[in-house]
Amino acid sequence: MTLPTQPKTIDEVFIALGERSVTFPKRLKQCAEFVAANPDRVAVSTVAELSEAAGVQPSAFMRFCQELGFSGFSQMQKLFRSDYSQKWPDYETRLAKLREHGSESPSALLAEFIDVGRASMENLMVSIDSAALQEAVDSLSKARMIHLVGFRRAFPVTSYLGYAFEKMQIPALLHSGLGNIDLAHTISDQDAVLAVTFAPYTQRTLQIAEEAKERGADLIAITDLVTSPLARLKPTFLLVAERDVGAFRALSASLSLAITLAVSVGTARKKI
Amino acid sequence: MTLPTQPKTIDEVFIALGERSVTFPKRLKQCAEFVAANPDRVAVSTVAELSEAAGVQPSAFMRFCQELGFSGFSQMQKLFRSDYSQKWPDYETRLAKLREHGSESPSALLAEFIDVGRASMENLMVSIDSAALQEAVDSLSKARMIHLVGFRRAFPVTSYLGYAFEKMQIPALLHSGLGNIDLAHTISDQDAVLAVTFAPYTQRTLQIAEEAKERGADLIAITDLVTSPLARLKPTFLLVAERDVGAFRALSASLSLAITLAVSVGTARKKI
DNA sequence: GATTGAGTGGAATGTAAATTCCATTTGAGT
DNA sequence: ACTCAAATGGAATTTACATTCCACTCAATC
Repeated sequence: MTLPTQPKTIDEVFIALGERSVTFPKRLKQCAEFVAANPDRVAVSTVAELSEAAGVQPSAFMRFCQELGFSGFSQMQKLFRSDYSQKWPDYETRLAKLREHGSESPSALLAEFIDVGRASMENLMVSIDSAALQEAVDSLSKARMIHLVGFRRAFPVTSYLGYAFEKMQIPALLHSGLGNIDLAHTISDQDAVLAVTFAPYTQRTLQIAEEAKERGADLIAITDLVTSPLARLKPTFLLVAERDVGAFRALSASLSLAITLAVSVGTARKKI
Repeated sequence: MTLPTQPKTIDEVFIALGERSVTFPKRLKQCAEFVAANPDRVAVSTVAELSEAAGVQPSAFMRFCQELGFSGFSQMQKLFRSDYSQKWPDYETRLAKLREHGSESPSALLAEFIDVGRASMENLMVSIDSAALQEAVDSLSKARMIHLVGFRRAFPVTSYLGYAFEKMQIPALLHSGLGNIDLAHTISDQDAVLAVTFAPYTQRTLQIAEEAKERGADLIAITDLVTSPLARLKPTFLLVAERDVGAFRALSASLSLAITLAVSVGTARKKI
């Protein structure tokens, strides 16, 4: 028998499967085929479940794992699980490690932010609630005035929306808090309020959102967690889970969502 | 205590989280926020791992699961695992499908922006001039005051930088053009000016950049083309080629670059 | 047709994890 | 400042799982 060295990546597993499965006896071949066809299930199932689904005994599955060079199923599952979490690596610790090793050149950091941004956008793509998005577009399209509310880290989002709406000649008011003048009293029941806030949530945004609800305006919320205080107000709810790098986030996903809203509203308005 | 009925879908879990987490005590709230932020991890981790990542004791995490109506962690994980397998038919294919079906719906447009954003970021990653980036960080680190200049579509970038520098207690001045008061006269030769502008270039940004040069301040430019008028001023030159969707761009790459600058300057300053 | 050894299934075992329980701490109300 | 209830942390217990072992089967070889 060849002495199988333990695979370090999923790809290595698949290569090994391709090469060796021809020489496997019947049951092991069954295992190989099943794993090849359902790699995702390996991460979340037990030996019992997998072996049953593959039509073999648990012990056969064990032998299969060992045949591939793993000490057992658990070790193999660990690999499949870590591959999954590569989609969402733990950036906090990764960044901490970068700091330790002192190799924190600006370009390395840029790579980090780009990576996080990409992951956030991919996640947004699969997790976005199309119905809610459409609802938001509808609300904003029929509103007499669009109020844009978002401070601190959310301000780039609202300010970009302010620019986009201005460019398309859509009436929108950017609440900036300038001069400590609160514009919440200008919200009417024919308006729509787009509130953007991320943890730690800005008090002022929440206040304005509440007032918007009281005044009977449509409320659309862009926020980062289902536990966001904005959720209590039952708004049209758009969730953007954006990962932090250290204390900051790239905002890529939030801005993509924002500009999508703006352009959609722009085209919707032209049709009317 | 209310007797919470056991959630049957992930969405129900999130709804419950949104409604109830406000009334949760500290530790349970931590759990709620962690799960809300990392739903994916729940499927592939143990109680011990999750509770550690959330910063609570395993037993607290158990109470959290029960509070949501599950008999324990295992039951909750089962739900997350079944959802996980459904999520796999995935980003690439979904994106492709959305694009085929014509860019009518908002989600199709979102796919478009995300794709463009990703391309821009990847492009930035390979095209970035590390030396120039390092030079920019050095300039900004030793500056007495950082002037942030960028209007219209570039304003989200500068305003985010303003936020980041404020948070890190680094002296930075956001030129907003507010009240038509020009702050260019406050630029001294010990300062650094970070000018951001994209075609069609804002006149005002160019003016301020020129004045900065005259006054002997360091000039760092973030712009989109080598033919940018800013290039004539021989600044530290950071190029971000961002692709448009229609008349708009997602700004993902520019913001990633900006936040990288901010964090790098933050760490560099701490070292001094 | 007997002999041997790889391949197999299922029961037995050990272990790592979830779960429960209880002593201690915290915080709100008097 | 004192009381009491709620929340918390950690140790004890139990469960559920991976893993191992061994008796049995079947096919190949002589």
